[in-house]
Amino acid sequence: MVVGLVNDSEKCRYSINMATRGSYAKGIAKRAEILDIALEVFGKEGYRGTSLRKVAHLCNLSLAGVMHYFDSKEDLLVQILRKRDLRDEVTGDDVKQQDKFLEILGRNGEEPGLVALYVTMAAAAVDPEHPAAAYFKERYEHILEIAEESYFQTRPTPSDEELSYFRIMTRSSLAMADGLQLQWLVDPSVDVAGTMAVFLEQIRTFMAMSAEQRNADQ
Amino acid sequence: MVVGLVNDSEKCRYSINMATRGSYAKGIAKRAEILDIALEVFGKEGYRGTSLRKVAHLCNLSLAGVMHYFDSKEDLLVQILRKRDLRDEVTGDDVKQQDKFLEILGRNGEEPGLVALYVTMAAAAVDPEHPAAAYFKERYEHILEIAEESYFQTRPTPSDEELSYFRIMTRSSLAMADGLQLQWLVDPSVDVAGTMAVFLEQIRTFMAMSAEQRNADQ
DNA sequence: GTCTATACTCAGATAGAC
DNA sequence: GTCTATCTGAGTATAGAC
Repeated sequence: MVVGLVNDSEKCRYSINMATRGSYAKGIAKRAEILDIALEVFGKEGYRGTSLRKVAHLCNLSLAGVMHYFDSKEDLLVQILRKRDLRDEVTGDDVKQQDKFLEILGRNGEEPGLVALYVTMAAAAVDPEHPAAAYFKERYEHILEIAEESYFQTRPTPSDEELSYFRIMTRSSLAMADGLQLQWLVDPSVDVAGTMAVFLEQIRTFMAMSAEQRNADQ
Repeated sequence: MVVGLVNDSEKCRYSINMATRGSYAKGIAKRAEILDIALEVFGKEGYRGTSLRKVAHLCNLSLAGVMHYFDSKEDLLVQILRKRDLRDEVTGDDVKQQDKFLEILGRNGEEPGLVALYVTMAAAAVDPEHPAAAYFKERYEHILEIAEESYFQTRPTPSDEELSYFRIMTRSSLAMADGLQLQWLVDPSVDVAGTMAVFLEQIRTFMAMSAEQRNADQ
């Protein structure tokens, strides 16, 4: 109708309070059911082709029924990712973590929709107000922390240089995994786990090598 | 109005013909202007907060006026990325390419919206029908090709193993660059170019090393 | 070829009844 | 806790003026 109004998009786009719903047993169960179904349908059809109304219908709920449990669509999407992380928790020592890591990467190959959702949410997280921003911040911090703990288990007293190098390599590994999956989305022939394994092997060689070099220098 | 219809989302979502518009000088100029303005506003505010109507208004055009030049919003978004690639074309030999590469990564640090757009389109490209799918396919192929050409300039007769290793490392480099930028979107303190430089240095060392090893084995 | 006006459909959000 | 009804704004499609 009116054409002039252009600059009113600065509204409160994302709610602040979060998930105080589901306090009763039934609500908790329904909430979990919605997440499960949403995870499946978004994973299969991608989040762009899927409306909340569709998800609601699959849950035998109305749109408002779904919205009762989540602050917004974006919030729901992020909760899906959180649920996946809970499923894919990485634990154990150095070597076991790497194996688990590669195993997860392999499994991701069966869920392109989820990977696409992950990537999309990462892009959305540029906006610090977006619920994905907090999620990714926590996620990266958590992973870096877990990795460092396992590192200290096998090398209790690393030099500053060694520790710094390890941190850079952890970040690099994460980055490469994300990037390879991004390429894989476009071209499914890209071997995510395989390429990743080459890199991890290279890191091991390099860390051993620099240790030798240090010994040789003495 | 009607509630029942849920499964009619399988319509023709993306047009097929492309950009036969702009045949006249004026049209060509306007098309370029739209892209420039869209690049700026999407780059600054991100594509999620920006509607085509807003872009149109900034171009002193109606929404339909913009749509005259592009098949869809998604098409426009991809054209923005194509335009950026034209600006950032990588040329020259081995070393110069790496410098240029790092330089571009540095410049991307000033355009988070564009990086976010890139990542979002990558996610959208899971759908082979989406205009971004063709874009990324071409982009990756082109970059891999350029890199390989420069590799042959300095090493005209590599062994199969060397060439294969080089290809994997090129892909890995691309992946890491994408992944680091993804992390940087979430946490701007991540040093994309710096971390990337460490990896590139590591590759150089590794390639030199394996050459020595081969010589030692003989 | 360039562009406007208008109408259409669908999305997510919200208010209030039950 | 869930629904119906309604709102706003998005992208899209078409007819036709210049």
